[in-house]
Amino acid sequence: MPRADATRNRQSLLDAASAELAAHGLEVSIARIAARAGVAKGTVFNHFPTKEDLVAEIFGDRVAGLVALGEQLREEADPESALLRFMTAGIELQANDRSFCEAATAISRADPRVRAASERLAQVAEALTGRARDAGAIRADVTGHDIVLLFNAAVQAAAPLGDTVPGLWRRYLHLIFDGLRPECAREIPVAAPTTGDFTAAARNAARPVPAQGSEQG
Amino acid sequence: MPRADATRNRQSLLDAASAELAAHGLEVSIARIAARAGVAKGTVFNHFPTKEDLVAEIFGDRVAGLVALGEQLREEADPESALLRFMTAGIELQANDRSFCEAATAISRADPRVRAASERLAQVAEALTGRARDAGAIRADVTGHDIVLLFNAAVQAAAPLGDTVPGLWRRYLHLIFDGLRPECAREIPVAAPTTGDFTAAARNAARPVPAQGSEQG
DNA sequence: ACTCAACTTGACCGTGTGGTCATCTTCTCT
DNA sequence: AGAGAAGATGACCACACGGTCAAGTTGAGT
Repeated sequence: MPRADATRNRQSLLDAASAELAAHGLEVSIARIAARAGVAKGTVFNHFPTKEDLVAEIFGDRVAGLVALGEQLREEADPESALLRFMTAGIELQANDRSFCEAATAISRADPRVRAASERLAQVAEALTGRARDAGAIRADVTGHDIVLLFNAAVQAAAPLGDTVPGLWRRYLHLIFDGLRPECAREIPVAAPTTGDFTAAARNAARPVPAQGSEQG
Repeated sequence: MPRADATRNRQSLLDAASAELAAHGLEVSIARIAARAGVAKGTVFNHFPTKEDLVAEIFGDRVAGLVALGEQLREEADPESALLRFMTAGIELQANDRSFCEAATAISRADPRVRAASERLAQVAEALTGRARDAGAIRADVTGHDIVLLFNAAVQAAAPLGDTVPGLWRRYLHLIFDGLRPECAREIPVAAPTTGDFTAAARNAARPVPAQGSEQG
């Protein structure tokens, strides 16, 4: 059983880290997070062995929250609006958190908690997508993996403008969603990514500097 | 008139920086670039006052190249394929260059050369988009700014998988492009960004740490 | 109140960064 | 060939980072 101040500090740290990561992205310093939590830098490392570990904890929670929403939406009556709401939530999560996309690609792919959460996210996305597909709401050649990847698309389309136009990502979500409809589907030249691709990408992301020696040409 | 070795070194530096930025993104060190160019670190600062300046030079060139292609495509017979080729080129540029998106949002928005190039890019995008719109190839509510922003979208959708699926961005380009067609247009809840929004965003990007003091609340 | 383990602290370390500058080298002009 | 300026060089600086740890503080059980 941990001491009372220890649990309190741990929670403060998680809150502070969450806010700082959202505001400034992955590159926030541990010192900043500690300052915001009102503790010394050393305390951070008492609770989390490395910065990566702290980030993984927070990132895992975020993804888990999205998964929970997805599970709820599977019971929704209208598959199309369920999928749209799922995408909205996923994009909103990233739009309000500068660290999210970076974390998704860079760090924490190696962390088992994050890996597990990501897998569950893929599953629920696949379920929601399948339901929408069966209902004829979206085209046949779009998969759950596509949907998750398109979160990034809408967020990053709006990203260059920052907070200048607050809900701009909604514009691109709808634009992209219109492209998912069966009635305007044209042939796509590249197949959807598979689970194997994702695990391969995670393996590559795990090694810190990719292909360092093979580029001097 | 500069000395012969100076011009040679300058070119080596631009080449090296271009390659290193593409391979590793904005965070490559000056030391790495210098090493690749075969010069000492100090030489870099003889030619470019700051790292930001070096990046702006390269980034400006890239954008200018895209503008040049856009100008050519304005003469193209088919407005739809012209727009698609423009988007393909813009996305490919980013897909092959890790620094591109970062540079677009972060640094160099303050640099006058980059600002000028971006403005010309917006203009040619608007022209190509207008032509496609008039030809009925794309929906009426999509602007040139949308098109440029959607470059990011396709690139970033494919980004999490890295090089695992080489041409994956083509998949999302086509998916997004299908959403631009008039026949599947639904109402979009947010208006297109205006030029004013862009300049405001550039102003915000100019200050290095945004709103440092207003968040401790 | 006393004790002691659990916890916090902040000085400290190694490393890497962008940038500077006195010194030396090398190109170019006569 | 000689001179002088233009340019290359790498040791150096200040700083920021993630992470460590001996010493000090504090919560909890008695």
